[in-house]
Amino acid sequence: MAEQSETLDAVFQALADPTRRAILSRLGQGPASVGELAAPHDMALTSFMKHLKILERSGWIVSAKTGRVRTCAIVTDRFADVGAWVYGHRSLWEG
Amino acid sequence: MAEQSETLDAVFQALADPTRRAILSRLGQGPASVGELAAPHDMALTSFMKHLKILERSGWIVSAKTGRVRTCAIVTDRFADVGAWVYGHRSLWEG
DNA sequence: GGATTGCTCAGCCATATGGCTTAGTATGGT
DNA sequence: ACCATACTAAGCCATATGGCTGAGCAATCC
Repeated sequence: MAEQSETLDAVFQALADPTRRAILSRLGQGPASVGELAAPHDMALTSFMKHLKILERSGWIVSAKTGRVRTCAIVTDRFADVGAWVYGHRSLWEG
Repeated sequence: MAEQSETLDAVFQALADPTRRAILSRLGQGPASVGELAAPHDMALTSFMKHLKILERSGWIVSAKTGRVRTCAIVTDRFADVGAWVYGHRSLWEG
């Protein structure tokens, strides 16, 4: 945690799209290639790639290329960032 | 909770800006007028109002006008929405 | 009544987002 | 060698975002 405002902007921005939240849910079950991730989404691959770039830029995922396949994996730290922000306002929804 | 994708988009989108997160933190301490909320932010009032509109549209705040003063208050349900999303992926950051 | 306060409305501007297409590169299979 | 696969790169388009200015309007104060 201990994230700066700028980073938190990107972390939340990344979550503000259903495609990207779906990608994260999928990656929660384990790493996957770009093609595997894209398959369920009715969208041009280049459009889909932009979402992956946003997720990677914001630190939600990491990826590495092996041969011609790029494999993506989720970075769980970001959940802690979001959780920390919510927890920081716990007095509002507890008492 | 039990939010739809479209709503969740707006909930997260609203958090993707430091001004808006600051507003929510301030409102966490109790209701405030538009002027009180705007004071700490070095920004034209009309620009600031757009942030309030986004927060209201996304369900993070409610507001009502009495005389010429509009008073804003936070809606704590939204914290539950965010918390529910994070909690839905708890297996990733617990084990 | 007139001035001040506290918003509110309309619209301009630069940049970002989220989709698309078309074309290109590099790897792996036969 | 050739072809298919899996991305990748470049750029177009419509709309949204986040800032601004200038003008207005209703409520309160003196």
